[in-house]
Amino acid sequence: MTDDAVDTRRTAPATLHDVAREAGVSLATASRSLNGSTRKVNEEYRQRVLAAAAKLNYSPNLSAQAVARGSTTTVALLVADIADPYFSQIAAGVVREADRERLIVTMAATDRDPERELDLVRTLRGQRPRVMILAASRREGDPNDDALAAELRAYESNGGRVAFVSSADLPFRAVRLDNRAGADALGRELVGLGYRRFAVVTGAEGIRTADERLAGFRAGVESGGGAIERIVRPDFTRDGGYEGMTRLIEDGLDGIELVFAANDVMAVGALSAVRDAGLTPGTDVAVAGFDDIPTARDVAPALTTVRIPLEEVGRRALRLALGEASADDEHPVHTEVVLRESTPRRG
Amino acid sequence: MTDDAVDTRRTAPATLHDVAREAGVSLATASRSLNGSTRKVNEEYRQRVLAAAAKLNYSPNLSAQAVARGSTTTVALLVADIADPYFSQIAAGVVREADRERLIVTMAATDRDPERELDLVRTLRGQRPRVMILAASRREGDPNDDALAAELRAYESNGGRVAFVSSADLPFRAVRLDNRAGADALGRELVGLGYRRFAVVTGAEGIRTADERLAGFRAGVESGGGAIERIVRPDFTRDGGYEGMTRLIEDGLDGIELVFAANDVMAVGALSAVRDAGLTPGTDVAVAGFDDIPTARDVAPALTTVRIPLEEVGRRALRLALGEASADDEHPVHTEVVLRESTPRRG
DNA sequence: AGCGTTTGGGAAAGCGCTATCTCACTACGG
DNA sequence: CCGTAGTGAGATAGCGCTTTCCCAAACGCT
Repeated sequence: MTDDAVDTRRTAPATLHDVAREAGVSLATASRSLNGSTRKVNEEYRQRVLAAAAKLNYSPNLSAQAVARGSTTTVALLVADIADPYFSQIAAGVVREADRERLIVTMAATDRDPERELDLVRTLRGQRPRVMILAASRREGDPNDDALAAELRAYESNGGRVAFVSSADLPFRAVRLDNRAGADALGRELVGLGYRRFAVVTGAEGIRTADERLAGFRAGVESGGGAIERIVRPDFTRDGGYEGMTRLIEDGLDGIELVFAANDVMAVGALSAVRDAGLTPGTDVAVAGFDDIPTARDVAPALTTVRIPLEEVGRRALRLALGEASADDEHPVHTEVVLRESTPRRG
Repeated sequence: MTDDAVDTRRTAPATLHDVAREAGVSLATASRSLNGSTRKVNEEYRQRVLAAAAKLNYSPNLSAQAVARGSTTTVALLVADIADPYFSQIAAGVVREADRERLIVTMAATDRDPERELDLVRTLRGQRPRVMILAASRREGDPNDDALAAELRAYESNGGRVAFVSSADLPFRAVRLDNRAGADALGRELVGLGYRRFAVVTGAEGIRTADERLAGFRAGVESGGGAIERIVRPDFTRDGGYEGMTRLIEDGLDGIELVFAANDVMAVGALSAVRDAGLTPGTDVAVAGFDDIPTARDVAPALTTVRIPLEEVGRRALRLALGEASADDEHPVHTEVVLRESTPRRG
């Protein structure tokens, strides 16, 4: 009794065994009463067990259940950066859908480092999650890809299911975002508004999402007689967007009418850069983004962008991974151009 | 052999037993080689085990380890809404710090429903997490509080550790955000800029965070001869902010010079409402917020607010829960007024 | 009455690990 | 040359559950 804390004695949590004893039934009966077993159990016994469980504040040990059952109720989610609204909305969707299915979500962030991604997949595999959702952004021809694919294949052959959120990439299930078509449509609309001379602020070459959006945008604007005159490739973040736009302005805009940032987070940074350079976004230079994060409508001028239903994407990723995708879920996610004040019609 | 898939036979994951057999050593030796056991193991054996593990693509079953060891490497995190930048930044901090400690984070969202919060705590307790971090916002005098406290106390007496992110509330460890002092300081600064007549857009009465910020703000402005003339209480969200500000404008601003929104997400909505009403934020009516979410500096006019280092808050919450808090960590989190263009000096 | 069938509780064999205990073996001092 | 520590590998007893398997009791038939 060296423990002098008042009532904080470290007591072990009640086990099923305790409950069974308290209820005066066997371990088997207690187990059958508390989980949905196929076997019937006498209603009176069942009530006794339930009462005992409540009395002892019993909470089944999920790890023990997992070991005994050989399966878990866990979903593993990998994102690049939780604080980024793009990922946090996807995560919110995953969590919500998981909750509906009474699954528990474990989350990790790669910080955009492919090696960490591989590491995390390895670690998370130890949890034996029912499914793994990889939403972290992927790079073209990453040297880790083979190892990652091998790891995931091993995971799947053990009964796990993986789903990517991305464009076509590794040979796994994926919620496809039609970046190319979305950016193409945006390009066309902007040309329709009278813009012809464009610059693009995008991420490092090789980031698939960025590349596809650039390619789509180029196709879109060129189809209408527009042209991309300059491309800068800073970080794929808010500060990257700011920096990229600043670079464009410092080097002289030279008649560039509109800057397309490959995602909204960058576009928002770009908007601030325009303002900080003493120019008026929308008037002196138009700006467009991609994703339609919530902030897009609250910046001024409100940001023209391509809408992706991000939370729905997260939900769909989970359904897909669980194998509960409906026919609709198989199609690429619908994207939609949203024109706002950052790209006014050009006189 | 009804399975016609090429190589997708569902093989069970390699177990430690398999590894031991492959390496030609005992189970015990395999276990000792693969985890940092205190016991020494012959280097040659160790290498054999490592090789076998690699060959079999062995990944230790964390659930089994948890059962055998009687402890997990899991952190449970509860937030109100993952998509909200306030929470997603805190979550990012928790995840980052957890990663440093090689812990795994499981996350759930309460959607601001106290009953769900209680439910989730119960569910998560089944995981036997090392620590639980509750960052979901709390309400004054919630009828579920007793049950929640009981649940958490039970969890702690089983050796778990809980940490709240919030103001003083239930009797548990907490990372304190000094909402009152921050809002007070903001109020003073604004009075210093020449503002006297204020309105506040805040959440429903009883939300602790909202209440404290209101009280602090009132004290601050009144200390300088200012006054809060109106208070509206919509939802504690972006749309709530928009709606609240709209209501204020529709009812007639009546000389109100500045609207303080109890958090940035609301403030940003309020800003949009001002604009949509045909007024110019900053000029026609000033707006200030609280939190300093990343968006605050990118809206136009940039938002005056009170900075909370949210990611640091998340990190600190984890350290605190783990009992590794340094002396610094015990103090309330430092907040800091950030004046921006949404509250220009009043001539 | 006699005999299959259900029905449903309990004993016990695992699930994949860890950690304690056992014990053969080596090294060394007397 | 024996006795005594030390060393370190292997056997094994759990950890908290689930799920066979076994079996007594109750039931329905002929």
